[in-house]
Amino acid sequence: MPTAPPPFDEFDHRLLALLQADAQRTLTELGDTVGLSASAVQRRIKRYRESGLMRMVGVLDIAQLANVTLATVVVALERESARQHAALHARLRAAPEVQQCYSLAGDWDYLVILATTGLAHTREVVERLFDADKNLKRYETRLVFDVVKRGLDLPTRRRSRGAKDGVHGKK
Amino acid sequence: MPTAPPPFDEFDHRLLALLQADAQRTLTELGDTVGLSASAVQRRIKRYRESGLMRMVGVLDIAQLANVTLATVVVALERESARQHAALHARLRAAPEVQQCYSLAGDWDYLVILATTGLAHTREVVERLFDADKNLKRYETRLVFDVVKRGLDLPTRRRSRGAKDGVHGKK
DNA sequence: TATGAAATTCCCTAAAC
DNA sequence: GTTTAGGGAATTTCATA
Repeated sequence: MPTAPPPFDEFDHRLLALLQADAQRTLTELGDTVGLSASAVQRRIKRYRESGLMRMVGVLDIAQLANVTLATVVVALERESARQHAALHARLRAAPEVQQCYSLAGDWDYLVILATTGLAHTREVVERLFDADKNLKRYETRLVFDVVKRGLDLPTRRRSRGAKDGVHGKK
Repeated sequence: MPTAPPPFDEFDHRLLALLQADAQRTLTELGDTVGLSASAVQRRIKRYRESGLMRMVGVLDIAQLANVTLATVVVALERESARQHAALHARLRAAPEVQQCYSLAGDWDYLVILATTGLAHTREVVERLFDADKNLKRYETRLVFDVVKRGLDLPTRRRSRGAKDGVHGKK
């Protein structure tokens, strides 16, 4: 049984925000920014990593990578059996071209984002992953023209009511 | 004028793949894996970072973050003027809840992925970003039930023809 | 020009407080 | 949580192919 979920304090929120934006900074820099010693920062980050909460990855600038093609695919399954979903999940997770996959509420069951080395590659992958699947009712592919924003940042705070702009009148 | 685009060699491909998967490894580990000295690896990574090709970020495990809500929004603009697009881009980039945004080919102009602290927050953000925009023709919001796969990995190779499974008969 | 090995510096890490 | 001390990794230097 996993240990109880540790609540975040203000230091955690600020550190996690900083690290999501840039994991390159030194412990001293981070500590100076949030008002903590490097050791304290180190201990916290160690906890994040060992608990599996955070991992560090390299993110490439897609603008510097010619011949990279992004595409989105929305998918609807024929039958909603758990087995069919699990099989699809495994297939998508195993495919390196599948960058992201989300199950959705509503008329479409999944949104899939593909990252390939070109249009022909995209076509290959779509046919292999989706066209060949007999349990797929329908899918629609849309090519990505441009990337306006790209990241995986998540909010760590629980819920600040009235968090809209300009509501918090402090400082 | 920027310098000429540097082509990747086999070492670069393997290093970039490793770093996209896990940027935590030491230079020695990376070097042992790809068959290079720690110095050589360090120099390459330094180049990746200084050229802006790669940055390191922390990625949080969404499963450990209760009260995080993901949603997708597809958007169609009323008029296709460059000014309208630029304005929308700026607004989306500035919004912390907008995790990703792609411009699309086809009937929808944009796909937006939102990461908020709850349903109410999602609604707030959608209304602020999309409902208030008079140049928006139409948008559709879909909530994310589950995350099947999540990453930003990009392929670095140019194009290997016949890259389908089992075609390459070497080794 | 890019490499590997050695030398140096700096940062991360784990004490002790 | 901070300060301190130590080991280890990142970075630079240098000789080399």
